[in-house]
Amino acid sequence: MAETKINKASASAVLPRYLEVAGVLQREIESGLFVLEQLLPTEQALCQRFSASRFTIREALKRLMDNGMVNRRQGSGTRVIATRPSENFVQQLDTIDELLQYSTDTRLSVINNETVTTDIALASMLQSSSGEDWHKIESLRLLNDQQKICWTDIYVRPEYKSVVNYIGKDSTPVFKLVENHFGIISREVNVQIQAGSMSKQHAQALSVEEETPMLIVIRRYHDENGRIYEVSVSEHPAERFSYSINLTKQIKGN
Amino acid sequence: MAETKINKASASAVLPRYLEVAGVLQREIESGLFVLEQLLPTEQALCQRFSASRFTIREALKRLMDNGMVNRRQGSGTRVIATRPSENFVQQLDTIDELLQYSTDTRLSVINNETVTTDIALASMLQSSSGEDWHKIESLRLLNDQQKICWTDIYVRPEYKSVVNYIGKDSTPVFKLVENHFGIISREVNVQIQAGSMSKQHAQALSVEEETPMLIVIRRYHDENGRIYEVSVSEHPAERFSYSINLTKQIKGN
DNA sequence: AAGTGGTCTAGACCACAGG
DNA sequence: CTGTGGTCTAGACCACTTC
Repeated sequence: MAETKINKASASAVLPRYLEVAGVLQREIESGLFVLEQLLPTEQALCQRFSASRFTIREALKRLMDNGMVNRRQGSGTRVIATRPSENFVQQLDTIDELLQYSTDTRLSVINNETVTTDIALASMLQSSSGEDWHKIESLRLLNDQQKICWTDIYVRPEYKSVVNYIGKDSTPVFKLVENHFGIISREVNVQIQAGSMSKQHAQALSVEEETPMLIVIRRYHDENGRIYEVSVSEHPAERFSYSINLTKQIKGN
Repeated sequence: MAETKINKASASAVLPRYLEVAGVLQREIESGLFVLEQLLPTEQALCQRFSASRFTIREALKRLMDNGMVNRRQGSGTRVIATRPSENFVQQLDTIDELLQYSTDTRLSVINNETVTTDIALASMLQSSSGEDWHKIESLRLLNDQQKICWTDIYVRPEYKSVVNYIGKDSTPVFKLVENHFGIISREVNVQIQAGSMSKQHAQALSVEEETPMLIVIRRYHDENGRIYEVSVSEHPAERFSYSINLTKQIKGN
């Protein structure tokens, strides 16, 4: 207790003690002093080794957890599960618009909607069984109520078919409308992107040439139970749209 | 201090005290009792209000930080920055293969490589100035050394041109080779996806018809300073490839 | 039963922001 | 200068795992 803070003496940055401890432990794991699957010393032991309180040691171990090198279990101990800090790339979507990649001044305009029964092809697209009923909503996405962005087919489970009444009032995405009106909570969205060439009907609706290359974006929305409750299929003329993703290396560790 | 744990008395789940406190505060913010930009009571005050120690209060406030409702600054206080917990979607890439979306049994086969000077079009693609030198590596991606997956043009800054000697030895991605051999650390990758139709030369190399629709994936790799050190442009015949992204709702809050 | 990590208290000193 | 949050100590009881 004679030295609560040695910061004045320490070389460069005045690092908190728990970060120092975390750094030491991390380097020891990286250098192979502790191997995979091995238990780290107990908090108790580390307290003694570093002459630190449990609080400090636990803060340090929390860092090792955060960067994926150890896991901790009450009763059993702290186990090494990776010999290097994990450096994952992550895509952060801060707003819903980033998921849809359309600006807020675009809206959907419904062209047609009807309940359909899935055949094998559609069932595969919806990742469900054939013979099921889904409500299909055909629509155009418009920028400033005029410029045609893309053709979108939206499939929702028939119990949610009345969402169609809320589409186009504002720029709220359809999956959000389903969430809000039916109490669904979406847990996961799968986005699949492929290329193709446009059918005559859709090409006409978008005022482009038939067979023009297009980008197809399929979004599958899963609820809390993992069940798909909505699938949207958007077809974009190649020259009008590109999909972009920003991946940042996970900020982890100390 | 008469009641260290009231768990036996509490109704349902035996929630830790800090989660209870976090819940109360969160509901108070959501209900408008604390408004945006307002300072929350100090830790000191919350300790008294909840008859809890600073540790407990701080753990609670940490939860509110984690779900993006408050920020905290030494000296100034705890400020409300959102009236609802943020529910972001995130894409987690656990392995590099998920970034490239090719299985590990594919490899690059270099067709040609030369140093080129950027014109305006290429400069725009590389997001750099025209007149710069970049090293261009033309290649095919092969599955099991035979089946042609896609055509890939890779541009690296000329000082890294010798990476070409390491390509194809194993399935290590080129950007990783640059990282390893030149000490680069990539901080960010931007992925841009668009559709197009294939040039005669590339169509021949991939044994598909000219003008066939294709998916173009452009990946821009940024180093620690944000500088782009590599750009790859992959062209996939439409029927052979689709790009898929899995977004999961961020697990936040209590 | 013994030992682990999870929660919690009541203190303390410090760096920083603000008037 | 005062008060904020950031770091840290030395205790304590508990839930859980393991033997």
